[in-house]
Amino acid sequence: MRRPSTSSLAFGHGVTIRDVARRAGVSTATVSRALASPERVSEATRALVDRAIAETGYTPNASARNLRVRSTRMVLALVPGMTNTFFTPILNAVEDVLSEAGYGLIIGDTRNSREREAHYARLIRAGQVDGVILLTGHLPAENERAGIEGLVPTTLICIDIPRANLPVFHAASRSAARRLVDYLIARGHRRIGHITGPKNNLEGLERMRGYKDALAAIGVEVEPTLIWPGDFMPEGGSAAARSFLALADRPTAVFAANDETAVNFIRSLAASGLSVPDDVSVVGFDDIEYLQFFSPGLTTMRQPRAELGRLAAEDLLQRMRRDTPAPPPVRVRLECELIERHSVRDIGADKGRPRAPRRTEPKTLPTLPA
Amino acid sequence: MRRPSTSSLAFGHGVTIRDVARRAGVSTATVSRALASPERVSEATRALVDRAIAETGYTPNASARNLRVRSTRMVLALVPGMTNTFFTPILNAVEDVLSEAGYGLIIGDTRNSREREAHYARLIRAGQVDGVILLTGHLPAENERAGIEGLVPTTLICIDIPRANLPVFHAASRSAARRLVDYLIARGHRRIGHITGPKNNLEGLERMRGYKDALAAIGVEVEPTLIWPGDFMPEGGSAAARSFLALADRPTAVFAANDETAVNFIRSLAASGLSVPDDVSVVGFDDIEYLQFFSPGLTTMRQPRAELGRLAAEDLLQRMRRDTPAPPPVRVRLECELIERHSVRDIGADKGRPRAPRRTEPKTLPTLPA
DNA sequence: TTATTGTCTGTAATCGATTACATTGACATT
DNA sequence: AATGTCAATGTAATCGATTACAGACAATAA
Repeated sequence: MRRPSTSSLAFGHGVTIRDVARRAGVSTATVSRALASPERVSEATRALVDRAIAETGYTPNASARNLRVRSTRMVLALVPGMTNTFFTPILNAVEDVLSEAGYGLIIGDTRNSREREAHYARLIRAGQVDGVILLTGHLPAENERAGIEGLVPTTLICIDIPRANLPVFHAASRSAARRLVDYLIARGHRRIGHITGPKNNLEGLERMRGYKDALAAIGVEVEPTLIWPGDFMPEGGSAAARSFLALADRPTAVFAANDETAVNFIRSLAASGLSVPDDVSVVGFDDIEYLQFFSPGLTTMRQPRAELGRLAAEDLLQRMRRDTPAPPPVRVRLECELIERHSVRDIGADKGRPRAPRRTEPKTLPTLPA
Repeated sequence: MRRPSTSSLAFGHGVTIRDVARRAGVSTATVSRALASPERVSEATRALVDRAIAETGYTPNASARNLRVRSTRMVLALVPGMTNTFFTPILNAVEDVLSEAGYGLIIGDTRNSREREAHYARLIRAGQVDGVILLTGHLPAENERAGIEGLVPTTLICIDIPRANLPVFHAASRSAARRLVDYLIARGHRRIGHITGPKNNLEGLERMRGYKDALAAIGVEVEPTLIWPGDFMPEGGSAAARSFLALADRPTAVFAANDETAVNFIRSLAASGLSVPDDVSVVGFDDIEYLQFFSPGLTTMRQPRAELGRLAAEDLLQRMRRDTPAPPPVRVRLECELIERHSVRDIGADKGRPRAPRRTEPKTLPTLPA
């Protein structure tokens, strides 16, 4: 079949390297070289080619190029859900670094659906991306079987995955959780509850360890009835609130494994007439963005999310290079910052008995950005 | 060059259709057919091929396939920023529809950067996607020159673009804004301010028209000093608050072109000791998610975002079909829903002068008259 | 002069799939 | 027996780029 004349086509559409070559009176090899390494082409020829490209509006076909060079200059980031803005600063940082290096970022929102995960796994196996960044807490379903390691460079951010020998960039969850609970203890709390993360989530487990560390340090026994299973989602907070309310001897403070959970815990309590921090103190983890709209201001641990994203992306770039052997997987662990707001009450030395209602913190809106 | 043995490679990696064909003792054409249209292959052969595929972990190379069939089954959605959760429900709906039809969605976050836009424009021109969904309010820089129409099916959601003859799915912004301002008028407000959207944003302009319509209907002159330029971003709200505070004769109510602006307007006022709705009434537009954490509850217009996303995606699927000619661009305009919360005060018939007895507890939610 | 070097360019193989067309053989029809 | 039909499969062209290799030519060295 003869190639159709390009004259009837939209500018820049359907134009191939052969059309440009013909127009410039050179071979396709020369056109390709003029684009990829201009210094290897004489100045006169380059001008000819440039003109032909400008006249035709030629853009190289990506599929053809990808096929030939066996690389797409694309990275896939798998996130469990974009409804949660927790991931946005990470992804922005990742995108900054990658695009600087000429890579594109595909955000794959799995929404915790196996089906969608399988879709993205296929994308990976089909060679559509040169690298993968996981923020999901587990390997995509289809790759679990096949073993993702060695397939394509893969990096974990803000989440460790058991058994996977992959580079990971995350927060020092255990020590941060420890500091957070220490903070509660310093304000007189002894009976402290905990809403956990998802069962298999290592970061959540580390946060629970930090919680136990802090209690152990002051010789307080861990009470299983004060540990409520959560899932990093709002629902976990409501469920925990029900457990909390059912308790005869309630804790004076609660450490939620993340902010989303903490916020919904507080809202559920509010619906039952309990207020924070007057009736219970609550701390969260992550310092997500929309907390600024939430009242009372939640005391929490800020993860250096942008920094983690940046470092992980830079590391991934190293691993995607084909001219150098990939370095062994690194494990980067950054410290968190305690953000003190108004969700914790200082109950002094009376070992956790709620006092007569007294306001220790002004319930004003948190400070505005300049 | 001889093809290297696959034995040393990771399972499923580097396996081509030829490897499968060889193993199954058939031709590559048969393998391809067994995958694409199993009914065209005998049962025995199909079993052979299936087994070879299972044993090798073969996944067809996407670049090769895309090159041959001139299609990628990918759609690009361009958004100005994922920090704003406004887009999330739209994108989720779009993704639902597309993935159901076997298409993938690439979310391109331009963050209002020309450079990033150019990057995505190149993606389009390079044939990396079969369709485009724009939520950015303007065409990507590089396509502006080249003329995006006809290049690849493109659909607009929640935003009309001047001069572009493209299908658009958006809210009935003008009539919705009209109803919103009518709502203020019904509660006694006559002197009403407006924070606009970005200058070139048609939806913003429509909202301003609706605002003017409502004022005209009651014979109130539009006062230019009560119209403050905004940008749909939080900054616009703070700036408007400064203008508002500088005013000698302040309006009793303000209509912000979107919620992000409204929220920051309210926060800025709060920082100066003014409270909503006691000192000013405020309404927004969009009903974004995190409003649920904001106090006071913002009265606003809910756009049917998921519905718009769904319809747009379904329309785009039609346009991407190659077996049927593309229908002419449609313009779908859906009604909005007034969400009544607690940011508007009924000031009765006294034509907009603040009442003397003022609420002293700013935290309490005001009760609205039915 | 001849050999050598280096620059520029073209020819053709290649990447891994899909698919138009050709071939084969089994079976039915005449 | 001759012919036609149909299902199943194979052969080879094709998609649009990149790049190994080779050739042409000019400049330089011997």
